[in-house]
Amino acid sequence: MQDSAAAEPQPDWRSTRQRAAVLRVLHDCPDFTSARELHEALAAGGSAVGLTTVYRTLRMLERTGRVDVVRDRSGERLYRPRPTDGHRHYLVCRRCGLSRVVEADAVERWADSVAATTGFAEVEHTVELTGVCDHCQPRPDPESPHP
Amino acid sequence: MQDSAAAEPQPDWRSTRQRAAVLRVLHDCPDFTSARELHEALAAGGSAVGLTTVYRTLRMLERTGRVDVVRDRSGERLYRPRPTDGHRHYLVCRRCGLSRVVEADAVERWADSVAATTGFAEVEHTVELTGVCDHCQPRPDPESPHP
DNA sequence: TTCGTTGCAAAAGGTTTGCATACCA
DNA sequence: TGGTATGCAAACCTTTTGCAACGAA
Repeated sequence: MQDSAAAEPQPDWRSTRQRAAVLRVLHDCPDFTSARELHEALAAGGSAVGLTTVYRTLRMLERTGRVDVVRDRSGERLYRPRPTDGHRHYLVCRRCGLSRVVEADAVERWADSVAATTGFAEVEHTVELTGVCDHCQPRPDPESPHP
Repeated sequence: MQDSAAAEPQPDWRSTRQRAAVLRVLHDCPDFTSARELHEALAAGGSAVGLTTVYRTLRMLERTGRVDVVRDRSGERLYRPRPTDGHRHYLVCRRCGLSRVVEADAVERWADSVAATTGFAEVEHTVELTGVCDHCQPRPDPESPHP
């Protein structure tokens, strides 16, 4: 999770078919999704958008604080619409990608105290939790992992 | 910081000039260093090692828990010899790369409690702090940032 | 009409792999 | 000698950029 700038009003933000489509698909994905997956979902849904535009839109959403971003283990960026203002921390299933917001006040306080005691300025933090959700945990009866 | 597996004995680990050179240069770098930088340092030091071998050696060190790894903002992997067993968390200067280990018991406890209350198994955490160290902070007299 | 937006192709940049050669044990 | 390790070149992948055409306001 990047502890990044808050949303600021766009001086000039044109509404286009492509941006609307990216936002729609993004909000249809409950969990963290990559640019490539969004691009494929757009194509599959009939509202094709160039991959470049997907990236540019996501970057703009990131800058304005309207999506949260994590990196998966391979380094790929994954996006999820931000539920409210202020940054969140997530616990993400390594198998199926299911994500849930976790309470992280303790981490915020810890980060603040580190910032206050080290002489470093503009301290930002990244906290990511991964695990295996109970749907994906191995069972006596080995069903396929849920999609 | 990856909360990854501990070191395990290598069944078969040949000692070569290249691996020794990578280890030596890695331990000469006090702070997080990229594969490319290590490769350049090796070449500059006269003990040239292929970039592929640098990557392979670092990956092996990562697997066996002998280096800590962070990702910089561009996603590049940076390596640093692990000071002791168990994983560490670092505060890294965004300007000069200076890193220092920070105490993170509070984060460990928080991660444990999240793991215990969510139904997720094998919970791992990544915590990275970045900031601007006091050497690199803007001053009345604008000297060049120290190298 | 204007100027931001789009999208293709290509570049960039880090990391991995195929494969023939070199070398440790 | 046998099986790893090396290293070059090329592949891979995600992300960014150049640039001409497009379209919202």
